[in-house]
Amino acid sequence: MSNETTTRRRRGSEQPTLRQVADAAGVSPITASRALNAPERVNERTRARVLTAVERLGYVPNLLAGSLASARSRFIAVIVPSLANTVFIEVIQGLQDTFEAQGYQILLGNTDYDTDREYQLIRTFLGWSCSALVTAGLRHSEACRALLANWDKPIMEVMELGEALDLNVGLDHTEAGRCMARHLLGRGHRHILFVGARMHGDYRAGMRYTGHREVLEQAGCDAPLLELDHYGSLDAGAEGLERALTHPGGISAIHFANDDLATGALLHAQRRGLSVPGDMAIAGFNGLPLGQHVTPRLTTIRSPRQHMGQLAAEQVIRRLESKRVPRRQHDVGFELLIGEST
Amino acid sequence: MSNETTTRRRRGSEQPTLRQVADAAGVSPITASRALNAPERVNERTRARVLTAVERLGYVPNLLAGSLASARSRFIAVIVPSLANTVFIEVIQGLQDTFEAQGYQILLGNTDYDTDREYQLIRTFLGWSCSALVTAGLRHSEACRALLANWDKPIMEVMELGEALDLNVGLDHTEAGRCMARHLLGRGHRHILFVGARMHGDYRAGMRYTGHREVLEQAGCDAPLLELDHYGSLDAGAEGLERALTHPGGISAIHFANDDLATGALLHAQRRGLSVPGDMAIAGFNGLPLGQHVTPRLTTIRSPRQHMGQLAAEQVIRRLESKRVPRRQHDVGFELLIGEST
DNA sequence: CGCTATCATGTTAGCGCTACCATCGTTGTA
DNA sequence: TACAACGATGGTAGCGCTAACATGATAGCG
Repeated sequence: MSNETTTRRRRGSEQPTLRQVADAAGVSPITASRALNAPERVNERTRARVLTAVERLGYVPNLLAGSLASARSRFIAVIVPSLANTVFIEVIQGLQDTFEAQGYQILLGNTDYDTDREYQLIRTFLGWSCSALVTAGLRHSEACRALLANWDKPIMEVMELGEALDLNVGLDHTEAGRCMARHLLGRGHRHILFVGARMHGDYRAGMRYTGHREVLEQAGCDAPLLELDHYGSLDAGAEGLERALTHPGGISAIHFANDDLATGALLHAQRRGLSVPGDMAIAGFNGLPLGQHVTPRLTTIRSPRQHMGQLAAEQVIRRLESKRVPRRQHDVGFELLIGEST
Repeated sequence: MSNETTTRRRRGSEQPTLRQVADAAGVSPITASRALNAPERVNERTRARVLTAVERLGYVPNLLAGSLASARSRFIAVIVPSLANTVFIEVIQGLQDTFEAQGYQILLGNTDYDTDREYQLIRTFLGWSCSALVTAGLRHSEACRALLANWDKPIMEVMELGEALDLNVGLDHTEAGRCMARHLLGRGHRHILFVGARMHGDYRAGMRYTGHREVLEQAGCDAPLLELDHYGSLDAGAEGLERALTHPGGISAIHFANDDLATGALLHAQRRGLSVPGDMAIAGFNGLPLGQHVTPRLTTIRSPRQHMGQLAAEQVIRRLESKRVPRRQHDVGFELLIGEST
């Protein structure tokens, strides 16, 4: 005797639903729902029955349905320009640790330094009813800003400080550039080359250069800039060193846009038998472990990347929990690490 | 004159819905849906009207609702044990590039080398009606296997080859261990130390050690193992070198479990004024760029990580598109890179 | 000209869950 | 003893979308 109804059959997995759990536990679906999502709102004994039924049936909640019904998912959209750069990975780690501990799931998007791609990603992510958005950087396309203007969930911009859409956690890259330039001047250098790679994408390197130039010009020095187009950073650093050696006017120190470039140069100097800082002083940015393991140790600026992710996540969570957290900026600062390379 | 109905009001965002788009375009919701998701099933003119309405209203599809209704999301669950290790990042990049190009969204989970955590993540991900699951590695808890046994979507296990649940793309780590051991024997070494770090989590290093030991024992040599517990890999490598220098019986070569350790040792040898390979030969695994920039260049084994991710994604996509792709293994192989460090 | 094939569109009924309101005891308080 | 307050549970109605089936118009054929 079949119990097939004559109603239209619908796709639908074989997975047990909350209704079946509820039936098995002898309660209504809504009580079963509460037993799982708001334990304090049901009697302890009832809850135990529901949990037993869940276990026995191997029930897995359909989060799509739950999110649709409640109009909020526990997704956090995280958008970074690249995964190839350790810096973003560390920020993501900080975000992930903190968000996952609170039951949020990260939706990771990668723009490849393309603001149109960012717009597309954000559109998709809005479609998933994300609870919040975290993006690396303050630069967005107009379309993107328009899209976000009508969005009422928290937006967190990390990495640099500035005119933010909502929440903002980062550090002052211009000041970091000034800081290193001052250090190099203090070491007696007057002919300092700034070397970056693909700075159109990595515009924060451009901000550091701005600070660098400002300080050098105030001191009456030139601030030549060399921009490379390499993909492998270590190779680019090596090339940067070569080009500096033949730079018209002579160069005594290189301020690299990051530690990868700087380390590439340092290792290349070793191969070539050049003395650092005797023949050429070398400085970087980021404070990666690698730079502290080479000889001489790299002078660099350490940014608290993982901490930046954590702090950003904490701020977002606070905002999600208690409606009104003031729009605020958090400067996580940086630290000059003086090695023997300058 | 208000047009508020007296029906119960429900939460619900202010976002326009497909129904409003359909009204604006003068069609039924299903036609609007088709215009967006199956353009070929709708008259070109009608479609243009719908797209105009979408544009004008700033409509963003609610993907939760769509996925719930169709019982399939375009999510791909990707589970890795750690983000701190470049190796996984590169695999993720390969996956992401390929999947995103096909309109899939990656849900990234990080187990921290904990199989219980993996189980929890997979449970959650199943709740999102993922289209497929990609996990790093073949080792899972029993609970996890039980959960996946009743799951009818593609499962892809990457990194190593072996007894897989479904699809499998990776390389033979035991053979890689043998390969390096043979190389070191060929260089005349008879006292070779294998150095790994936290190998309980990084069990693939254990597989390489197994191959390494097999070859050495066949050659009548001991195969001592040193396992370190450091977090910073470069530091651990330095310590590995120190410990090898005082190892009872004498050691002439170190086979490190990865390039980070090996490079740490190499840089430490430089600082300490030791000759490599004269005082100690050093070998690694992974083929990271870093190892090729130090002097002497590191002997290592290069694994095609990004390619592994791409290939895995392609296989999954094929399976998703045309129901029956045979359960198959793909060996992506590896390549011995001989530097001057051995 | 009647018949089927094809295309474009519409109607209906959910997908599985939770918000909202209602109900029914059981207490505590005046 | 009456009444508010509260705690536990349930009924109903959607969340916004799409699968499945239905319909009507047009084309193609002998």
